[in-house]
Amino acid sequence: MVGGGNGEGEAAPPSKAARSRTDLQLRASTESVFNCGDTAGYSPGPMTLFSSLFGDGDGDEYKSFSEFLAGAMVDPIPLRSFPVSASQGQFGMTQQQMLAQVTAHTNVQIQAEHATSLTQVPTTISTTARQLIPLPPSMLASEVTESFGFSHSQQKLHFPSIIVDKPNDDGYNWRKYGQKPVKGSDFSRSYYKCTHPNCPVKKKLELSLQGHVTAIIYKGEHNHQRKTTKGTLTSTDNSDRLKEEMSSHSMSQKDLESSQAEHGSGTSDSEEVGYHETKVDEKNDEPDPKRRNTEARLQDPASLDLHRTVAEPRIIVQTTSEVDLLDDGYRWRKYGQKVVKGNPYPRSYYKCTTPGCNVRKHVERASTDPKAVITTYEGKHNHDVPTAKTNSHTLANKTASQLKPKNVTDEKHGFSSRGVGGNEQQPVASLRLKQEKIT
DNA sequence: AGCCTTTGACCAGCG
DNA sequence: TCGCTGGTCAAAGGC
Repeated sequence: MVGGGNGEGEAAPPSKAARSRTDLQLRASTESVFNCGDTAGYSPGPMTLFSSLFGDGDGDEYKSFSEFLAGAMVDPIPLRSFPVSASQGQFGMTQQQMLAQVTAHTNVQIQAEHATSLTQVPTTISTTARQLIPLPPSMLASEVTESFGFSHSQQKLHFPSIIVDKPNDDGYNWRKYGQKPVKGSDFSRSYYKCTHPNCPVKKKLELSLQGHVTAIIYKGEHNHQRKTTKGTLTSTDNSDRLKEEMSSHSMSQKDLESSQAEHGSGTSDSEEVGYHETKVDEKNDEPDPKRRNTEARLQDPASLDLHRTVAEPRIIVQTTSEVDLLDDGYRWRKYGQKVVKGNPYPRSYYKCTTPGCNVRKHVERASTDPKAVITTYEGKHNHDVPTAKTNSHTLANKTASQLKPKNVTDEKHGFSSRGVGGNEQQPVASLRLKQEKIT
């Protein structure tokens, strides 16, 4: 049992039995990815990349990584993005920021499309994309597939994507109050409440056993503003602008309404606040009929206040020495370590020691090569590099040297991923756009 | 000390 | 009534 935490929504590691299934599932997923018929221009996902670098398909590598994502990452959500081809654009607002705003403005529905106008991202600055696929409430995974004209296996590849750096850090504090396995799937669902007094908002987080976030469901409306230390927007700030901006990249409301009508939209007969959700189930094209019924029952177009999104893991892979990684200019406090089956080397977890900064770093050594280190940065430093330790010159050199091998790797696989270290933990495009939306 | 996660138990809705 | 399922509670323990 892993207790404690920062209240930002931690996910429990999967059970052993579950992890076994994860191995199979992940392998199948990887294979399907490569076997996808329409893969022109396709870039392998992080899992694929990871396996190609550190494993021969043996389940232990996957298992290790599943744990890495699902449990040990403490806050797994921020790591979940999916590298899509570099020609796909990204939005600069985090998924959670949008979610929060969408939550506050319940009838806003967003369908992010390929944003070719936003693709001017320096390739040296790694970028990742994340899926944000809010769709009509009754639109099931199979329907999504039909409507968008691609097979299920292609959804990850061609769905509109959007950057999310830390979806679970949406500016609110959450307390986990439950977790249950999702019947009929290998997913687990965690239940969170907003810790703000008298705030009724809840959210559900569905995780696959790989640690993928398959759905984030918000329910209710915050009756308070975001915490200011992390949040850059309040739940009601810039909402119109958001809608306006998103509309240019999104399915129109008319289209959505049309889709709703086409797929049916029930009226809530429950006192429970209605919600609007979209999900692309990675495994089941046909949701549980009972569940479908339940969800339909809760849909109330007049009070849509819940959103469901899909995301995929973001993984930063690089090969360097752990010493270099630890000495990236920031001060880190080690807060955890875990030994994973199949890997003789423990993985370590670090937090930035600067007060108010929630950046975390996770370092794992490859079982095959102790000098090969997988480092995952989570979040963005809200402060400068501590000057007492590292000057900008050395940091720049370090950053550049760390980026280089990773970019080579990324280019090899046809995509660019995020930079690591320093303040480059968020894509430049993301930061710029976010700033535009904030100001 | 306070807040958090974990997790088994419990409850309600539904067929 | 029974079984299944989703959602929630609350004790225990960690940080």
